[in-house]
Amino acid sequence: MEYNFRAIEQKWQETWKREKTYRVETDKSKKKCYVLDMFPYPSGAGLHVGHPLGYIASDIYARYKRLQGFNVLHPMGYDAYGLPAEQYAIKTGQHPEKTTMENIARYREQLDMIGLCYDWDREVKTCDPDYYKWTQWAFIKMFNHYYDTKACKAKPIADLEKHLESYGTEGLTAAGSKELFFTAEEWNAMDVKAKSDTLMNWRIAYKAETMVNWCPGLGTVLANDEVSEGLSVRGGYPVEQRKMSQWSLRVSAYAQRLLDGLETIDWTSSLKDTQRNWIGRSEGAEIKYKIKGRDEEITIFTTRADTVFGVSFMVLAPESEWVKKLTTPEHEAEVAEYVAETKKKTELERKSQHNFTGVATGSYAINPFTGEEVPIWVAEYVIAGYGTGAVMGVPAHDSRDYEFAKKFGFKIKSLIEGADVSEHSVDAKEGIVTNSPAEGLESELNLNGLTVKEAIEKTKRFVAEKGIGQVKVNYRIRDAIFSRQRYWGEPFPVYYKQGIPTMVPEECLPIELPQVDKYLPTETGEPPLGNAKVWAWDEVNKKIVENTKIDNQTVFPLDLNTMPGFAGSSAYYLRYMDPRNNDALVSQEADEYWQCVDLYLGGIEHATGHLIYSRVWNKFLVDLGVAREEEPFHKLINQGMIQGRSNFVYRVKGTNTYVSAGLKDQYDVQPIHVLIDFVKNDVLDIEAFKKWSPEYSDAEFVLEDGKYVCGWAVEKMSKSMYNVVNPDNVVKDYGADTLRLYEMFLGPIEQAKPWDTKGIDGVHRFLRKFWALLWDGDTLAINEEPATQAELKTLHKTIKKIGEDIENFSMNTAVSAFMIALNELKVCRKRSILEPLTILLTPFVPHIAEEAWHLLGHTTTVCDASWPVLEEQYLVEDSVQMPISFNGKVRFNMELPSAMSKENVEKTVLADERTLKQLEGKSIKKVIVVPGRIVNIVC
RNA sequence: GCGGACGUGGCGUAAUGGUAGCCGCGCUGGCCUUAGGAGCCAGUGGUUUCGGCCGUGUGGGUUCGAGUCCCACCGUCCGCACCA
Repeated sequence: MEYNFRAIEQKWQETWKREKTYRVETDKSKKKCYVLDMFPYPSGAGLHVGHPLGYIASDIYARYKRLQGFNVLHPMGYDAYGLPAEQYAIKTGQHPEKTTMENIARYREQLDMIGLCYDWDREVKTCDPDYYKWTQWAFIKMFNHYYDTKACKAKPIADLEKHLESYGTEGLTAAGSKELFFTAEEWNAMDVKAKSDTLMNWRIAYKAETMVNWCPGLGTVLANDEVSEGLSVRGGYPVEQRKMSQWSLRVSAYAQRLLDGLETIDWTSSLKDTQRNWIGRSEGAEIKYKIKGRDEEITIFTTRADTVFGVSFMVLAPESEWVKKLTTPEHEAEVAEYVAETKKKTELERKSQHNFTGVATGSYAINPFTGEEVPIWVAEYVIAGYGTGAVMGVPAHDSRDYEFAKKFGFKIKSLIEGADVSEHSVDAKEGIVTNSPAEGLESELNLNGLTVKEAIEKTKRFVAEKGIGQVKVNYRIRDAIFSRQRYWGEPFPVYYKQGIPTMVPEECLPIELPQVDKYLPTETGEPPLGNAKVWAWDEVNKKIVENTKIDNQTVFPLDLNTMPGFAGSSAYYLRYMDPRNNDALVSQEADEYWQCVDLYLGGIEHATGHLIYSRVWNKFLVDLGVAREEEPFHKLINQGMIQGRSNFVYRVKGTNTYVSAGLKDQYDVQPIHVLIDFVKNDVLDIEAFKKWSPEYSDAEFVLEDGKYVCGWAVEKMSKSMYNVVNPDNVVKDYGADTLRLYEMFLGPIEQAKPWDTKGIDGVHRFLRKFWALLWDGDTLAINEEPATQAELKTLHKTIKKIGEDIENFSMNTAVSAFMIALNELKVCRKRSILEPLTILLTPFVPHIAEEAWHLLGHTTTVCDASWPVLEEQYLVEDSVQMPISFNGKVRFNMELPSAMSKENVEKTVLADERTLKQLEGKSIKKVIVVPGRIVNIVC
C-alpha cells in the first residue's frame, strides 16, 4: 500500500476537528500542564516555514505530556492589534478589522494544515471587545494603585491618600517619579486638580509630562524597547526626544522583583542576562554637594564613591532642572544656546557623535570631603533620565570624564597606586587607593591603602553616617510609555472631568473602539480617535453619565489615545485559562488549577519587550490577588529564526545568457535572485524560469553536465529575495508529517538556521519505511510473533532516548533516534514492537501515527494511548564478568564486552604502566574496557 | 567598552571526561529498472609502506584519558552601551 499522506492527513484532521479531540477542561483528577506558544500577529503575508518551528516543537511537547497522562492546556490566539493593518487602512480605506480577520482566517487554515493540537475553543483575539475589556480593566486597576516600596507590592491609592491626609509625605514608602516633600496641611489645602496631578507621581499607570520617544515618521510615541539606535524598530524612522504628556506604566517600581524572579525560572542564561542588562541594577551612592554662595545642595549619583578625592568638575544633563537655577547671568546666553542645540538633535545624532561638548554654568560646587571648589558644567554626555541627571567628573577613573577633562583642561588626578593616566583613564575597579586625601590635605575620610572595593564601601558608610548623602540602588529600566496616537488599538477607559483624567466605571467596560472615516490624525492634530463622530459624545458618554449620576448636561471628552501593542499581550496566558468568563479576567478556580505556563515558546525578539511587560503585568495581578504565580512563564525556550536560502542565476553582463554556477568564473556575470520554487537541489527548472517573466522567455543557458546549477546564499526570508518557503507547498508535496519531522530534524531548536530542502527526502523516506512495515503489498502485515531480545533492546533504547530528548527539547536527535531504530529493526512487523513505536511517533507525526494506530486495530484516538513504559532490563550491555589479577596485588573484576578475550585485556592494562602504578594496592571495583583501551576505572 | 554564546567532514549536525564524526544530505560503486529527481545493498575525515600515523579554530595546562574542564589568543554571532 502506498503512503498516501494526503488522504491520511485530511482524514484525521477532519476527524480531530469533528470530535474535538484536543478540547480540554479543568480536571482535578489529573495533573495539569500548560504549554503555550507566543501568539502571532496575523500579517498579510501568511505563515512561512519559520513560524511553525516553535509551534511544532510545543505541539510535540504537548502531545507527549498528554500521552503521559497530563491534562494539557495548549491554546492559540492572535495578537490582532498592530501597525501594518492600520497602515494598510490608511492607504486603502479598508477597515483594519476586516484585513485582520481575513489574515486570521488564513493563519488558521495554515495552522490547521500542520496538525497542531490546539484547543480552538479557547482562542482569543486581542481586538475582541470581550477580550480587551480586561486589558482596560487592568489599566484602571493600575491607575488606582501605587507601589509600596516597603511592602514590595502594589497597594490601593486610597491608602496613600489617607497617609497624605495625616502625615504628608513624611514616612511615605511609595515608588514615585520624583521625590516630593509636603506636609499634611499642604496636601489638604490642595484643590482637586492639584491633588490629581500630585497623585500621578505615584500611580502605577500615570499620566505625566515626560521625555518620550517621539517618532514623526509613525506619528506616535514609542516605548524604549520599540526604539533601537535612535530608529523605530518598525519602519526604521528616526526617533527624537520630546517632552509630552503621555500615559506611562511604572515598570521601574518592579525592577527588583523582575531581577529576583529571574533566579527562580528556567530560562536560558543568555535571555536572563539580556533582561538583567535591560533592568541595569547598579549599586552606588547619592552624594550632596553644596553650591558655592547659595543655600542649595545638588545631588549626584556615583558607583565610584571611592573617587570623591579626584573630582575636578560637575556636569549636568542639558535637560536637568538644575541648569536654569545654576546658570549665572553672564553665562545665560551661552547655556541657553547650548541647551537649544542639543534639543534639536535626534537621539541618534546625540549618540553617534562621540564628541564631548559642554558649557560652563558659572556656578561652583563644594566637595564635601575636601572643601575644594569645582566648576559646574552642562554637557550632553550626561543623561537626564538616569540617576539624578548630574554627575561628578573624575577624569582619572572614568573614560568619559577623561575626554571631557582633556578637552576643557580640567585637572586629572590619579587615585590608584601605579595607575598611569597620562594617555587614558583607568576605569577598572581594582588596585590600591592613594591620594585620598592627597598629602597635606585634611579630611575626615581616609581611603589610602585600601583596595578600591573596600574604599567604595567605606565611603558609602561614611556618606550615610555623616548625612552627606545615602546609599542608593539605581536601575536603568524606564517606565513604559503606554499611549499611542494610533487608531488600531485598545481605547483608554479614561475621560476628562474639568481636565482631570478620570477612570470610566468598571461596569461601563469595555469602551469599544469607535468607527472612524479616516485613520489619520484630525486636522487639529488629535489622534485618529478624534475623528470618531459617535462614541465620545453619545453612547459612551451617556453610559458614563448614567453610571456616575452626574448632571447629564455635562459632556466629558474621552481620552483619544490607544494602548500599545504590548498591552493586549501582557495577560493573554491568563485569559486562555478561562476565555469566555464575562465576570473576571480569569476565575479563581481556573487560575488555581492552571496556575502558570509550564512551557513557553517564542522568539528571542521579545526579550526586553513582551517578556518584561507581561512579567510586570502578572506581578501586579499577583499583588491584586487575581493571579497566583509570581512568575508567569516557568520554562521558556526561544526558537531560532529560520533564514531563507536564496538561489541565483548568473547572467552574462549585457546578454540574456545564463551560466551555470560552476562555470560562472569564466564569464563576467551578474547574479540575479531566482524564485526558489523553480529550483530543486540547486538545479534550475529552465522551462519554469523562462515562463517566469517575458524578460527570460528567450534566455539562453550554458549548462554543466546537462544541468543548470544555481548559486545560493543564506539571507533573511523575504519576498524580495524570492526565497520565501511557504509551508503550504511543503505540505502539498510531502505532507504535514514530513514537514513537522523535517523542521525538527534541521538542528537544535534554539539555533538560527537556513531553510534548506535538501534533506527533506531523507525524513520523508523514513516515514515511507515506517509505513511499509505495516503492509505487505496491499494487505496488512502486522503479526503477533513475540519480539526477540535484540528487538526489545532497540525498542527500549528508543523509548528512553525519545523521552529524554523531548524533555530536553532535543528534537533533532529524537528524529535521528527514530531513524536508527528503524534501521536496526529492519522488517520487524510484530505488534509488540510496532504498537509502542507508533505511540512514540505520535507527538512528532500525529497523522501517520493515528492511521497506524487504527490499522493496529484500535478504535479510539492514539492521543488517549499511554506512553510506553521503559523496561531497563533490556538495556543492559552484553558483557562478561572476568576476574583478573596482576602481580598478585591488584585484583579486580572486569566488566568486558563479550567479544574481548582475557589476554587482550591483560595486554592493554599491562602496557599502561602508569595506570598499573595507580592501581597498585588500591581496591578496584570496576574497570570498563573497550577493545584497545581502558575506558573507566572505578576505585 | 561591558556581558553572553559559539568554533567538529563537502553540508546540516551527534558525542553523562572514556573507540570523535551517530542520523540525514551529498558523493562513489553495485543491484533492480524502458526510464529515474523511485527502491535496495555497500562505501565515504586525512594520510599510509595497510602495521599504523594525524585529526574537533591556535597555543598552553589539569587528567591514566580532553571536542568536552581551566588559562591565553584568534575568529564568528548576539544583547546592552556616553547608565557615571
